[in-house]
Amino acid sequence: MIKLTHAEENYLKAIYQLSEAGKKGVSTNDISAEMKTKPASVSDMLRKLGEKEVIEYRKYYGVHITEEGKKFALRTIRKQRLWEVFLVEKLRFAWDEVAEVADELEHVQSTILIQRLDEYLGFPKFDPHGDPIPDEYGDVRSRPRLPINEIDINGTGQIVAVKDSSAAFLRYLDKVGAYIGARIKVLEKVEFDGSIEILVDNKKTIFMSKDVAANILVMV
Amino acid sequence: MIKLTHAEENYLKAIYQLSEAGKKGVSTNDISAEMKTKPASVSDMLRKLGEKEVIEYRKYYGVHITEEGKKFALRTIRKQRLWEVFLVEKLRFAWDEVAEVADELEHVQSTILIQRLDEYLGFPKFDPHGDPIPDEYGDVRSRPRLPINEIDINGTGQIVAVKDSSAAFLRYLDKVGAYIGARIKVLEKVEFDGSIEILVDNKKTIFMSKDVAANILVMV
DNA sequence: TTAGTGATTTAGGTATATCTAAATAAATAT
DNA sequence: ATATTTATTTAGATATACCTAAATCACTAA
Repeated sequence: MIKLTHAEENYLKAIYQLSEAGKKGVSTNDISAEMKTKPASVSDMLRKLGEKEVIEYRKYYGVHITEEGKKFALRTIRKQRLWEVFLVEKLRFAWDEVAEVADELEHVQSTILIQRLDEYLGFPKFDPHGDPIPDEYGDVRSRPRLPINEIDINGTGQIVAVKDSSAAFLRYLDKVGAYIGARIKVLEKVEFDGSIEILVDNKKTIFMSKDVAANILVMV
Repeated sequence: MIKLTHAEENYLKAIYQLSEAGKKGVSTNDISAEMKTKPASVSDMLRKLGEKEVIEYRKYYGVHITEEGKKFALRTIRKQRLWEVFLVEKLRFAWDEVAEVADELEHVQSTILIQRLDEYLGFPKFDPHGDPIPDEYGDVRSRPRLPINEIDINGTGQIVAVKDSSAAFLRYLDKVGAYIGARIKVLEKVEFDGSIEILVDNKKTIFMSKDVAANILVMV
């Protein structure tokens, strides 16, 4: 049976997520940026992951994740997201505070721990950022969703995720009163600059730039 | 500020616990047995811990933990025991299944995580094995407790801890119906071999050898 | 009081995960 | 078509945490 170290798990998760985002091969530099390590370290790691056959690695031509690799990556993502739900729902963490801690918790090795945690949390299907939690078999059920700026005037929906989940952006959202789960209605779209006015939970109106709107995903 | 690696934390915890048990210097061999590593590896680690001044290390003469070292050890023990409470009370782990998982969880670095976990669990003072949980400042309030074989006939009490917390022993206790929290009464003590008959929760009588009785601690 | 035994340390090796600096391959621009 | 730039890899270094084998220290028993 293949075993991965913590570092290998982290690299593989990053490769999987970069693949999903771009739907093609992932470059050494991309991974280096994502992992905040030097490209030289990435080359080293790619060689190791290639030997373990969780990625397909052709020198100088980037990597593709294998089916086996996807399983490992999805298992790590499942753990990460379940811990994020735990931190937010049970320990009252703010949704922009969970990433660092969840990144440590996700490496705890215990299948039964994750099963029990899942059960304890009521088998959640989405994490606090609205991202889907893969099930035990790696199946992911994603929701159809649109960025706010693509919703028609008077269209309604529920905020389910954000594209940019940087701490700064999440704090901004909290500040203006937008949060995962909020029900929104698009009131007005300004032709000139694409900025948008929305109604949150039928009581508060928020005005946001097109850039912000494009980063907030809504289930319609 | 001093920082310890996971391995250093584990060694320091072991050294602290061996010190408390024996109230004197701890030998390389003792640590090697406790940590299941070779004496040569222990020597290596003692040099490092000595340099970080969490232990006082004189070659060939064993080690003593420093005040600074105690703080670190107690912090690790606090985390370990809080996670054990979580695993047993919230995730329905059996009390003999928690050690391995808690040993991984205890190394997650986040002060706020432990504060929140403590609060979420209702500030427990004892772990599932009845061992006291140090508070944020490293203070430990232990309960007065006696092994069953030192209780007089007709004496009563509540099981609060076990000395030998090996998985095999814990399973044995579960099997005969003894558990942490059980109220007991000593019914009879056989002179010949020191074996003892006790009444558990006013409904079930258990017969146990002197050796078993000596391993079960009762708050009187 | 010294030889032997057991405990402990040192020396040197493996594996992981990072780095910097140098070398080299691929992509781009003139 | 070649020179330049950028991306990537290799080589060699550091730090952690283990190991085995050999050397050395401390204690004890005759």
